[in-house]
Amino acid sequence: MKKIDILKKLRSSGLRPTKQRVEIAKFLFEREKTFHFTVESLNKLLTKKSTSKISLATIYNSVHSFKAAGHLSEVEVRGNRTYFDTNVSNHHHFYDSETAELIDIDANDIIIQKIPKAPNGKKIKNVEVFINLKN
Amino acid sequence: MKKIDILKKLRSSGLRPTKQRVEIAKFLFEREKTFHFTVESLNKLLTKKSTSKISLATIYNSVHSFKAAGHLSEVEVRGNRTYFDTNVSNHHHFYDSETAELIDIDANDIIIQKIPKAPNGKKIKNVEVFINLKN
DNA sequence: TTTTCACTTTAGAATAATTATAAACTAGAA
DNA sequence: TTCTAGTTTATAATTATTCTAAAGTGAAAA
Repeated sequence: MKKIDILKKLRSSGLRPTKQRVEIAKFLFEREKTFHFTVESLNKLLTKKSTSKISLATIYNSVHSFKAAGHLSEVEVRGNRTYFDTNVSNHHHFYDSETAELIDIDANDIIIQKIPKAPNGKKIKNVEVFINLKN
Repeated sequence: MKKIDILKKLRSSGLRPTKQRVEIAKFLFEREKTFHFTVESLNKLLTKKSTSKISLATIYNSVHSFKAAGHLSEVEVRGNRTYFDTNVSNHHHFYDSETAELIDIDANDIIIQKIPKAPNGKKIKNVEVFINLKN
């Protein structure tokens, strides 16, 4: 993605293309392959790469703005809490973000027909399915 | 599960059945249905239910001990970080807890044949599959 | 039964991730 | 150029969790 497109992308989603946002957006979107990151890792990478320091709060703000605009998706939040489950057997979950509630799904109620091979040198430990709910 | 079994459960996994552990274990395991909780919610419930106050640190310790003994399973951690993804299309993930790394899986590489109905009044927003990896 | 001590519990400090605050800054319309 | 709503920033606050070190306690041994 070229700089002009970055500007368009920002403007078209109502985000003023500030120096910081453009810099972050270029870093994120000027690449071929999917990129996974946490705010922390992004902050480190940007600090390393660029001369001008962008504050951590701005990185949080920008990432959330990009997400709100649909340019980033968030993987796994569960309200940022760690849930425990008295059911120790292999099973799956509904997750209701309205109520922050987990509901069990019996392993037999989900059948996965096709599954990719694990990356080189790795094995599959287990498969967890989350069905996210809405009202 | 009866009190005698609670004591057995603790002892057989090398956990001394202290007053606090027994109280927590009774609360967790003397029930028919699966129970989901966070440390915070468990703390609140225990505070409400019981007369003697158990410290939050003890609840953390106990829950982790129960987990280590296989009496509880933990749902979703991702190293307690929130990951973002530049891939906003619907897709799935490998998660490598060794390296805390997420790897994309194309939506077409996983086929789910059978899926349960959403609970009453709820709809399915999306389905996320996590394939957890080991070495 | 009493003694002993490794295992536990506890309050409170420390850490880590994230969000809030409020003052200074700035893109871009007028 | 001026003006202002939208942004950035340092820092404080918040939240979840872990650490620490002192006090407490099961239960094995005497």
